[in-house]
Amino acid sequence: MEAREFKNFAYGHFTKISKALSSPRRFELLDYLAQGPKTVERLAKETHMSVANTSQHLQALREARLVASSKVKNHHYYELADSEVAELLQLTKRLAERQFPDMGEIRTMETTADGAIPVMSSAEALEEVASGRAVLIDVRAEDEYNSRHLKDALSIPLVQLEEKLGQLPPGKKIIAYCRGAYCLYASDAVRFLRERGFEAYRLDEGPADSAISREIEEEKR
Amino acid sequence: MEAREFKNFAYGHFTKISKALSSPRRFELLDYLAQGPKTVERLAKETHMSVANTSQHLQALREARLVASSKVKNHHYYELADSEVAELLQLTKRLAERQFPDMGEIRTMETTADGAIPVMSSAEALEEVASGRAVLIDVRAEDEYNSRHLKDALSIPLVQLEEKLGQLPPGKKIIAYCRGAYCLYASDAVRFLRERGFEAYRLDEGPADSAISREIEEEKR
DNA sequence: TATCTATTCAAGGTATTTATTGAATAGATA
DNA sequence: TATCTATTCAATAAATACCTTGAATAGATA
Repeated sequence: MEAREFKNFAYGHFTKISKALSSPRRFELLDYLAQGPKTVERLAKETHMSVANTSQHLQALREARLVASSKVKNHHYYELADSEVAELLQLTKRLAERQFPDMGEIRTMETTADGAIPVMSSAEALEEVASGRAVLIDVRAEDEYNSRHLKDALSIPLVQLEEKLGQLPPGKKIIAYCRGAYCLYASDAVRFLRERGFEAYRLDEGPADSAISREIEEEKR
Repeated sequence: MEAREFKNFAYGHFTKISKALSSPRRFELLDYLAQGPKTVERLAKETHMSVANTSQHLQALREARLVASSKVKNHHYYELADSEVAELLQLTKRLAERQFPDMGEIRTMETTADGAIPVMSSAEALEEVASGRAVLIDVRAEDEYNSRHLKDALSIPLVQLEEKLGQLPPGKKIIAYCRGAYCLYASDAVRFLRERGFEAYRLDEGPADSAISREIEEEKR
């Protein structure tokens, strides 16, 4: 194998990975898949894409070996092919936040905008929950909670928030989280809770995110 | 800001990073830049690209904030914008090696091919060097050695190997390294040395690579 | 000032990527 | 078997990325 040929082979393979990650739609799909396995249909609904388009992107991701699929009845379940894929997503996000100033701001932007959503850092949340002054709620869908969630978090999917208000201890702070800083469910939950008198905050991360959330300790089941 | 708009903003920024990484040429450029700052001209020569094309790719990398440039006289020096960029490169490579079987093989392929190049793992090299049974030589260009190299390594650029043969202790094993597993200088060096009776090996990594090489300890100056 | 060198810019044709649409497949249910 | 549903395939048009070429800039040297 000649030198040039060797390099093309090597760099061609490396860039299969980044090429697959280079479409916003596909990045979003992976972000959802970091929450746990999902069907094509479900992904299409969550990302507001057509099923055909979703499927096509998933093919691309599978060819780059970023996702794997399995078949149960006539549903195809897709999931991340390797835990390092989640790391890659995280590292890319962190780099973008560091290098693009307006990107970094967005994490706290909701705080300053009109109809402010107070954001709590993971470090602070850890203390508040440990001392019993706050409870943590996971407002993602139930299966996402089941596939992985933060320790001591209650599962209260956003759509069920109203009916499950009784489960929330009055007087304590409520810290809501969803997929991460770029998912809006937790903000919706905080807004809803504040309108009803709760001292609610949104967490700045999700369970698939960085090192700090490891300290809040995840449970996998 | 609407939900859709917010997502487009966020994912659009994330994918600027991966889009920049998604061209084999640009990935190669970054790989060279991980060895230290370089001018456009030098990069063009090393990658065998036209200067205009190199410059254009560097623009793309700069827009994605993966590289930064500074001006000295009428030379523009480019370098990685953040240490996390090097991590991103590494993680991508590691993932490709794990997920593509033929990719993983290539690291040791030279061992099995005709005119075999024996490869030594970093772990083994660490022992051999520590016990004094082997010496480590860095066959990259001198400025790359100066910008960062493995501990106790001698700088012997490939082009000077013949004239510096006298610096090599006879009887000891010689372990050569260059940019990493996908750079061919070290292999050329090993072939050359074996023809002259040395027991030579190539290291499976380079100074910008993974955790194991940290144990061989890097020096930065 | 004129000239040289390193770098960037601009224009082009070709190739690749994208989302949409409608048809095809294949397993489950009746 | 016929029918339904979930998923993939195939074809298209629009948009984008790629490398080449030749010109333009701007700093250094004479």
